Amino acid sequence: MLELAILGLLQEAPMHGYELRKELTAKLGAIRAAISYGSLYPTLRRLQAAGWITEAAETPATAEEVPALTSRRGRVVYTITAEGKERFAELIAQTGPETYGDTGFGVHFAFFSRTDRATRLRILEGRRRTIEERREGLRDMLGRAAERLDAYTLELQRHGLDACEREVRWLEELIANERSGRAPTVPQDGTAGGRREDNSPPPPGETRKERP
Amino acid sequence: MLELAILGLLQEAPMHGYELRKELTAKLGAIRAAISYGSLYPTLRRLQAAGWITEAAETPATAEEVPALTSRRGRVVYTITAEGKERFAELIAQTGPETYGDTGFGVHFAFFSRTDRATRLRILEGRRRTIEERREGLRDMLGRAAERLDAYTLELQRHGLDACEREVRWLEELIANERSGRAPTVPQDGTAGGRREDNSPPPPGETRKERP
DNA sequence: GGTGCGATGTATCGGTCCGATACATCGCGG
DNA sequence: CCGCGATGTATCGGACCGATACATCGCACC
Repeated sequence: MLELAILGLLQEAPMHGYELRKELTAKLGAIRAAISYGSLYPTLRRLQAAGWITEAAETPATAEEVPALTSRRGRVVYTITAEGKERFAELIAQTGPETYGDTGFGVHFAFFSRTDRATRLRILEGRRRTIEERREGLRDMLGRAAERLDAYTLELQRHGLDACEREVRWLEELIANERSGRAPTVPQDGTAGGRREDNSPPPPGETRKERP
Repeated sequence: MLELAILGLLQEAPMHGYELRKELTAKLGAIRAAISYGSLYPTLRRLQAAGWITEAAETPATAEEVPALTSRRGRVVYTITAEGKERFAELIAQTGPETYGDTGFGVHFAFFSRTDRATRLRILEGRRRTIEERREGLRDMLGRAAERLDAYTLELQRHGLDACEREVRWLEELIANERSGRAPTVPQDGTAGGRREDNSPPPPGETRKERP
C-alpha cells in the first residue's frame, strides 16, 4: 500500500523523505493518521533496490549560495524512474480483496484521477460489496444474537452499522456519477516541464449535505 | 490490543482458539474485519508464557463417550488465571494516545461494561479530542489547500470530514449519557457457575435515528 | 548575546499483526 | 463412498508502527 502511495506521489514531483511524509499525510489524512518513518524509509530503500526510484543527495543548485560552510547534512531527493511508472500503472490497475479493505480502498481512491474509468468502477463496486457484507453481518448480530452482548458492544455495533449504511449510499452516488460522467480520464505522463492545473475527470460529488 | 481483547473474552468463559476468534470477530466486527490466526496463536502463546492464561487439552468429559477411538486431535482450551484478571484490570484502566486511535478505542469501548465510569469518561473525552483534531486538519485542508488536490482526493476528505463530525456528535451523546447516568458499574468477577444475564451499566444510546 | 524550543531532516530497532499456507477431523448431502 | 464446507491448530515471511537517536536551522524571549 505504501509502495503504491509513494510511487503515486513521486509521479507528481521528486521529493525527499520528510516532504513525502507530509504529502502522504495530507493526501491520506482522511483514512490513516500519519505514516511512520519506520515504514517510510525501509520502503524507499526497497523501491530503490527494485529500480523504481532513484535517490540523489541534494546539490546546492548552481553554487549561488556558499556551499560548504557548515557541511550541511544533505537531504536525499527521490525521483521515480520509467520502470517505477510502469510499476505504478500495474499496481493501480489491480483489483482484488485487498483493494476493498479500508486502507487499500482509501489509497486506490486517492489516486483515482490516475486510474481509468473501468478500474474505478470495478473498485467502487467491489468496495460496495465488501461494505454490504459487513453491514449484513452487523444487522444479523443486532437482530438475532443481540441478547448475548452487553449494551456498550451493542452501541458499538449500531454505530458501525450506521457508518456502513452511510458509506454504501456514498458509494452508490459515486458509482452513478461515474457511469454517467463524461471526461475521458487522461492517463497523462509526468516529468515534462509545465506543472499543469489538474484537469481531472468527473467531479465526483454534486450533492450538498443539508442538516435537518 | 489483541492481548486486552483475549483476556477480556476469557474472563467470560474458557475457550479454544477457533471459538475465541469467532467471539472476537463478533465483538469487534464493527471496527476490524477478522483477527488472523497468525496473530491469535502467537499471542496466546505469549499470554501463557506470562502466566496470564493456562492451556489444557480438552478431555472427553467423564469418559461417557468412547475416548480413544480415532485419537481425536485435542482442542486446546484456554483459561484465564488470577494474574490474568489483574493484568486485564491494569490494561483496561490505562488511558493514553493509543487508547484514542481507531482500533484501540474500539477495543476499549467493547469492554466498557467492565470499565469504571471515570475511565470510561476519560477515554470518551480523549477520543473526542483526537477526532476533533483530525476534523480540524481536514477542514483546513478543504479550506486552504483545496486547489492543490484533485477532485477525488477532495471527495475522500469530505467523506472523512463527515465521518468525523458524525463521530464527535455520537461521542457527545455518550459522554452526556455517561455523566447523567446512574447504575453503579459493577466491576464483577467471573468464573463462578451461573452464567448470568448481563446486568450491564447505563443504556448508552437512547436516540432513535430517524431518516428525513 | 546567548539560549532554548519547535520545525526540519535522516535513520534504526523491536514488536504487533496480517495473509497465505499447511494439515487433520467431522458431519452431511449427493 | 466421496467430496465439500465447517471446525480446528499451527507456522512463516512481510508490512507497518512507535519509540528512539541524532543533527541542523530559524526565531522568539530574556
